[in-house]
Amino acid sequence: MAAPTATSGRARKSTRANAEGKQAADPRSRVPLREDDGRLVRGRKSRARIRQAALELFREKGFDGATLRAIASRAGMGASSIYRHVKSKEELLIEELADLQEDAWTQFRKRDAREHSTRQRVGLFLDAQHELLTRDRDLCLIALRATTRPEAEVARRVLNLHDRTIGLLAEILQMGRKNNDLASRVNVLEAANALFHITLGARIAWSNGLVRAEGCRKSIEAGVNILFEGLEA
Amino acid sequence: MAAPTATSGRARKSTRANAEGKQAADPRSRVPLREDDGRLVRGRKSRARIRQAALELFREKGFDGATLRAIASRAGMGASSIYRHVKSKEELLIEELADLQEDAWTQFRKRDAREHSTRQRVGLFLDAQHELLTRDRDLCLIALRATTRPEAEVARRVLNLHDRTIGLLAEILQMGRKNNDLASRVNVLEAANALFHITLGARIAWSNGLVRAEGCRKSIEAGVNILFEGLEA
DNA sequence: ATAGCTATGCGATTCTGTTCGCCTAGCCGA
DNA sequence: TCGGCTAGGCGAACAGAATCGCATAGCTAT
Repeated sequence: MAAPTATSGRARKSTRANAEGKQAADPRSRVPLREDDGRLVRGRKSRARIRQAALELFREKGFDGATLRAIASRAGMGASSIYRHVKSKEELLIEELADLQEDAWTQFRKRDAREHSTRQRVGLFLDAQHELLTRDRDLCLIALRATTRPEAEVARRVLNLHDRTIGLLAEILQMGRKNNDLASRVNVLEAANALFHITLGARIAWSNGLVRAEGCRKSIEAGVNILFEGLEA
Repeated sequence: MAAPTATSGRARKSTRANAEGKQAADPRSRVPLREDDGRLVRGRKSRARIRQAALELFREKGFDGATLRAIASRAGMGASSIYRHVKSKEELLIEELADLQEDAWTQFRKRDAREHSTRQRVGLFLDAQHELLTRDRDLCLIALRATTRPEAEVARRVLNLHDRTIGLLAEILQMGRKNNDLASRVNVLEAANALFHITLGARIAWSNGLVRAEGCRKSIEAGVNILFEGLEA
């Protein structure tokens, strides 16, 4: 095994119940617990406080500078309790990423219009995403970092978000292809992949301080243009 | 400050020497120490042992599974001593990346030939790089992770290696442009950027186990083709 | 030989994410 | 009212990377 940090054995303890025990507790043994159960309500409130505290501290000290103990204490609880709600510190930040993705999509739809060319539409979407993502350096950084832990669930989570964005891009491209805006030979999914990774790469440079937000945007724009027009003479 | 892990104040202790002290110790106070100085020789040997031990253990247990103490003990020294030679655990792996980059470049030159088209040449280089990089999942993973620590020197190191690869790609493209193999409108640097990031993105998917090495190669190939041919009708 | 400098090495310590075992409160069915 | 279950919480403990302060060895110039 090359990744020992993976989730090792846990969550067992009474699996032999159906072997000879009282009821074959497999189906419906998981009574779902009413939505307004006091425990769940409390839990949701805690989660909100944690999220708030984490967000504040990340902004104040940066992700690596914000201690879990500090977050917990600001949220009014012990550090270990946070793990009842979250599997890792990274998840505290990654939760935001999904929201942001949604925002980007709605922003895009707001600006979109029928008469736009496919290239314009792609540009609009990427601009919207760019504006939102470049607000939070840590978010980009930690999302990337999460993908370097294949055993962790958070990695899959981020990659799913990537896939979602790629899917949306592919949708735009697909529509363009239907309108003969795009060459019919192109594989929209691969093209969307390429587009997305161009933006991802540009954002790595940005989040490392090599370029400013505007430079990042320009780089994305240039990449998109090249992709649409092609390199060949 | 948002990145407290950065190198904080150190390396002072006697700066006021030139204020009133003996000699103005600024120039040449740094006598470079002969290359065959016993200390340096010993250091180089230690470094070699560390590197060897680290490499072995990374392969045996994976990067996260290999303890610094284990590495140190296999190298025959205390854990803290490693930090005399390296600034972080990540650096132990990143050192390999530079070598690998060189290898990719020489591999490419071996396969290259004058009659190849620019697209073929790009493909050859990326194939060479792909073959080498997909041998070591951890290397790709940790290189990526390193770029999520902008304050650390290792981040800059990796980004420089990226830039170097991008530069090589740009060279190939530039040559292609001279031969009218490429449209004269293209900005070769931006194009090289896009190419590189397409490969980087594909490798993220691979190192997370979403695709096999061959799928990664195919994805890169597809991306390159799209980039050369363009999306537009 | 001696003073002084540098590179290397070491054990103890710090810091921090994460896990563990135990405890409490809320809910349900009998 | 009671037994049993679950969600949430806690402090102690663990693990592993990184730091600190001190010690030693190799070299040079005097």
